[in-house]
Amino acid sequence: MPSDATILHADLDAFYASVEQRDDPRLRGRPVIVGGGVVLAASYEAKARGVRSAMGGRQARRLCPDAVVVPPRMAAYTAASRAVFEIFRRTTPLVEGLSIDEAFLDVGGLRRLVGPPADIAAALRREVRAQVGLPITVGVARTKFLAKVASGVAKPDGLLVVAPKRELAFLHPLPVDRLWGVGPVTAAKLRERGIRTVGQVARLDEPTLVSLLGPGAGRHLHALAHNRDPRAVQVGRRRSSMGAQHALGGGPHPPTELDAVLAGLVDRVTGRMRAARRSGRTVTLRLRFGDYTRATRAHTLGKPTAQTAPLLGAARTLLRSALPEIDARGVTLIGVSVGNLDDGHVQLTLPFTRDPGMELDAAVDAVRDRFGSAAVTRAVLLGRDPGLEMPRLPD
DNA sequence: TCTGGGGTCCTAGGACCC
DNA sequence: TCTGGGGTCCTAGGACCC
Repeated sequence: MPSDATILHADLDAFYASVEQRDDPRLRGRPVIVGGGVVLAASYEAKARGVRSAMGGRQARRLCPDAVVVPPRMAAYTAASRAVFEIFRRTTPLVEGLSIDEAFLDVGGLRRLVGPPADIAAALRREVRAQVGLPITVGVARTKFLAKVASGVAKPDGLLVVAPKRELAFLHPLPVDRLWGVGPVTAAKLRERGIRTVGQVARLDEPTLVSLLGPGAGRHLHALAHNRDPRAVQVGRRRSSMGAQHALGGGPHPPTELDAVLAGLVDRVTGRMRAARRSGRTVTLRLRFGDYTRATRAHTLGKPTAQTAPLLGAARTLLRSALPEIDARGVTLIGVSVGNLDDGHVQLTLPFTRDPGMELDAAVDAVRDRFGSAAVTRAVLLGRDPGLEMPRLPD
């Protein structure tokens, strides 16, 4: 772990709502809700009135009757996200995107060239504001986890640097659900034991937490409460599944309607897969029933594809197998996702050396010597370790 | 608080192989 | 016929995130 706070977590504030306020001056200073049936994003003016994302539209309007409700404009958000990520990558090559509106940046190597992380973070915020017109909050710390917590505390439009000496003093008074990975279920289990703050978690030993939450979550939470998080910023992560889903109304839905919805969803997903040049092997059918219980059914094909026909065929078989349950309980949501995504590239990880850049160059040369100059399409540093990506080699 | 659409990661059991 | 231990893949469910 680095001895200095060099990891930035940059997180755009109320992203969709801020884009709407940027593009329509009449919305500035007013409560804005993006979405219709459900709140996708709420401006800080709306959040101050209790509106939260994922809240039902009716309830949101009751809390905030004077809110302006606008339909989402995904294309505008995608464009804004691209512009912001360009600024991230101009800042440092070590960028790990987490979602459309947040990323980790490792600026550890930049101190001598550019300046200390706090200055880099401040400059980043100014640039995003000046060039894209959006507010962004940045947390700076020694670990990814703590940088993420810091940005959460600093929101909105803030900057918070957690100095290594102050880490535990910062962390321990916070409520447990501030921790990344602690949701309603885990928080409730801890609350039953009277545990509300991170400091209280830190006073428990690992076996106690494991017995309370299971081995995975228990060990994870124990480490986080002591600010142990060795994960490096990972460049070039690609998504491992793509899906689409559709909520249905309350009434009965005949099989022909369900089949049409399913075909539309598969078509949407395969279209996106082909556009992204990805193929996949595992089809998962996701259902939500009238009583809000859920079920999934999965099938794995022998080889990856992005074609509609084989994936739809598999999805249809899965849907047929679930018809008895659908008949019994009613269905309110259908989703399809394709996982085991294979982008036709291979990734190679090389052993750690003192000079990863040079090691990477040598590996690229070696592969090109053997397979031709077209063999390597991209060579990237994955975190601080060298790695390269090339088209799938013949067997 | 009655719930949209897009994801990630973990766990656990069973099949199958060596 | 009965047997161990390890590894990988697949399926299903669940918690969590934005």
